[in-house]
Amino acid sequence: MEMEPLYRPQGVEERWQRSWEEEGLYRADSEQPGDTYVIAVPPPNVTGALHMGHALNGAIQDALIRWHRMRGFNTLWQPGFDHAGIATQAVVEKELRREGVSRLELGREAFVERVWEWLHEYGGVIMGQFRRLGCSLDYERERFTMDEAYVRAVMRFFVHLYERGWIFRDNRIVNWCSDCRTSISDLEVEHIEVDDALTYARYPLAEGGGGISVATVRPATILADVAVAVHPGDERYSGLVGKEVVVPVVGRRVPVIADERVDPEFGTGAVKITPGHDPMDFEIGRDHDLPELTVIGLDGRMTGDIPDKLVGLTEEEAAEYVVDWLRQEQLLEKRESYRHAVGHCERSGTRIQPLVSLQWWVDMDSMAARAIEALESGRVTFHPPSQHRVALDWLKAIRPWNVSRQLWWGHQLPIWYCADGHVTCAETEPDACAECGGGGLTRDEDVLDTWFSSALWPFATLGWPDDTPSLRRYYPGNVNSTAREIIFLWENRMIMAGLELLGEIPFSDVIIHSTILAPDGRRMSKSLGTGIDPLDLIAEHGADATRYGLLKMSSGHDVRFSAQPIEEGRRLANKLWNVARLVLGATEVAAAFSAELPEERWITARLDAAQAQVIDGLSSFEFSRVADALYHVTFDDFCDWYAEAIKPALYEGDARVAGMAVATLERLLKLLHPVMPHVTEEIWSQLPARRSRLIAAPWPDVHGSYAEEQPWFERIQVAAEVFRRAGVRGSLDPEQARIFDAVVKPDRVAPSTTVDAEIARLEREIERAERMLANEKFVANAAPEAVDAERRKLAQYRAELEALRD
RNA sequence: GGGCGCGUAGCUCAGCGGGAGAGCACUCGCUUCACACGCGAGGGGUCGCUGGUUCGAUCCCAGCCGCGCCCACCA
Repeated sequence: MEMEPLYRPQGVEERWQRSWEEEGLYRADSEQPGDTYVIAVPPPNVTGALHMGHALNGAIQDALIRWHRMRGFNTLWQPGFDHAGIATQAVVEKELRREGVSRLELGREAFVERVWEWLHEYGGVIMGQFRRLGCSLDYERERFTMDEAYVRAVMRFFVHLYERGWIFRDNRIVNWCSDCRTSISDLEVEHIEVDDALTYARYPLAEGGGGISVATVRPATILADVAVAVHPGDERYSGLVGKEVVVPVVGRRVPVIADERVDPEFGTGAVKITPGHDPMDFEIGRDHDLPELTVIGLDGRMTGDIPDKLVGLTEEEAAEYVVDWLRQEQLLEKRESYRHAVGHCERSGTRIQPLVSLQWWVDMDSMAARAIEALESGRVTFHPPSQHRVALDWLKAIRPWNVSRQLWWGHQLPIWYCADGHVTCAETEPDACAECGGGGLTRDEDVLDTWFSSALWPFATLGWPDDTPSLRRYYPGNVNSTAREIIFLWENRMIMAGLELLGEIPFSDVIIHSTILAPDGRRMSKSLGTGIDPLDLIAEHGADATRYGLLKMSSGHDVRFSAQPIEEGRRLANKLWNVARLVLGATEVAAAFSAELPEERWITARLDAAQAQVIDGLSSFEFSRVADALYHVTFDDFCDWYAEAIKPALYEGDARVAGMAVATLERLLKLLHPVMPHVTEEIWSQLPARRSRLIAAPWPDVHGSYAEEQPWFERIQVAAEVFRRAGVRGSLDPEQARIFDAVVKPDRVAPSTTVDAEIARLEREIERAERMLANEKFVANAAPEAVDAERRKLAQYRAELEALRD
């Protein structure tokens, strides 16, 4: 194949992606030997498309997977999708709306059918995009959280929890999204600063006179008030506790109670208690046995035991009515503007309505306790380590999980009711009520929170609850890599579910990767128009360059996106391509190598050093270090010095040098492959007598013997410079010709500006070491090892200087 | 309100107790037979501010200023 001077990744990459997959090189075989290395991909939403976070995470995971595959591990990278309850339902509902149909008109069964149709047509495109990035997932093992087998796992999990007694049904306060028409979890609530009015209203004493003032941002909820609370130590109100006040508009007599949770500093120090519409009030209400009234319905409209003329109004309209009423009755004390954070549905952006509703819950205490123990005993390591405590703190403050959702798309709860209202929980539809034996069972309409099924991902994809060869072989896995906002939603729940159902944490390391922000520092988001499509980057620069650039950018914290590292990756691919042209262009290649030339010993030592850095970086998940080491070993060591040094020998047709150059290039390709798989495989395929694939080639051993031979570096530098200039003698300007004539020596080792620079460096080092050792306080106070180290360095520098000056 | 992180060259970032670095950008020189997506040489930084610890601080500690993220039931 002709090697053009300009490397064009387009076409080459797709070709290798097809080959690798068709040749079965991505496939994980549980029958094969070897230590296992397993990563389950965070399942993307089935409706989703590749965004920057996916691309970065794909680059990270694939680098780890390819590295381990080359090291001989039995490697599984598990692909698949999440059904993403709310998100998917919203997508299909939107499409229906365009057709002028509502989901209610269509009915549940037809709607779910419609979702499946949509998925068959448009779903899952992201897996093709992972392929385009070069991700070596075992695509034959693709799983979906709505697969029949996966649904069984979800049902088993629910029933398991039910039998443990941890599942319960209760009227409790939930985050209600009136737009999505479902409860959502705390983790799907986004707090946004909002300008509200704080309304101060006076509640008269039932016995007449005075009363007590409270502040509220939601006057409409006054209609659901069941008490007024003050702090027990608040002397202003000590005489009022136990008395009754009258709730405005509805005229209900409610008690004044004392509770520690009231902040005497805020507002008037007295707070109206509305258990039906406020989370804190709900808890206070439960502790004081107060009724839980709701006046705002699931549709966001006023309802319940309120004046008829208010029924059906929006909350805002009702608030206006209440404020007017207060004003007329002279119970309105003041209104002031008030800025505070209010929960919004992160999907629809709608303001959350906290309200009491009948839902299914999981008591998480026991599972959390096991997870806490596991985390505290260090059975899972977070990268960066600071996230360990974040995960732990959340587990320690865990609350019951509202798992029921009022949606149609998802795993319907395995709960059936008989005519008498008894509950039967079973994995499959029961014939009769477990309690009374009655028939005519109806199934609960709700579906499970999407994350309930996600919690099972690492093992349900391997066949659990069945005892499969894959499950036995590949569980527990090794690494899980995700974005930071997923720690609670997913990581912690996988840890809890894995411990509960299989007794082991699904992975030993959790990578929380950087968030890549837009160049201006804002979040990348479609709605803000700040998103950058990784597929565009791949189309322009190639998957290798994109992978390299993303890894180079990533670090322990968030980073701003910049195209520069990706362009750097593109140059690296091109450079590699061209140095391969040089090496492979040599006429003949010898089969055996005996004596090694100094430059070969030198490049071997440099590759050893680079390999150590790459291993170190991959092992510690510091991918920007890996990219950095690869860039410098390729450009600085391999191309600028080694290739330049051997050029004359290559031109002369020295087969021995050419053979060694090929061997050295092979090793470089192996180091680069986990990050830049395509260009390295393409070059590999053109090496002499190469039939196997680089993707399946063994990672090289470190040579190790030449690591201490750094002085050769100087000889190489000199030689390279001489050769380089020798080749262009004719085109040098007079000044360069003067330098050229000065440096060319028959033995190819001569003083040069490069050696001068090295001498200057050593002189500086010697001066610094001498200064420190002359510092009496340093010698007296510093650690003895440090002083010794300085002495040794000084001696070494002096010896090197001596050698150079020969 | 709680927690975490970041402010180092024009830009994006690495370094984290004894010489201030990389890539890009910039300047100068090269139509060099692997590569102009190249090669060589070079300019550019009081390492956010103020104190403290130390023989020595970009690096450790405290405070301040600026920026960001996560979590959060003060109405």
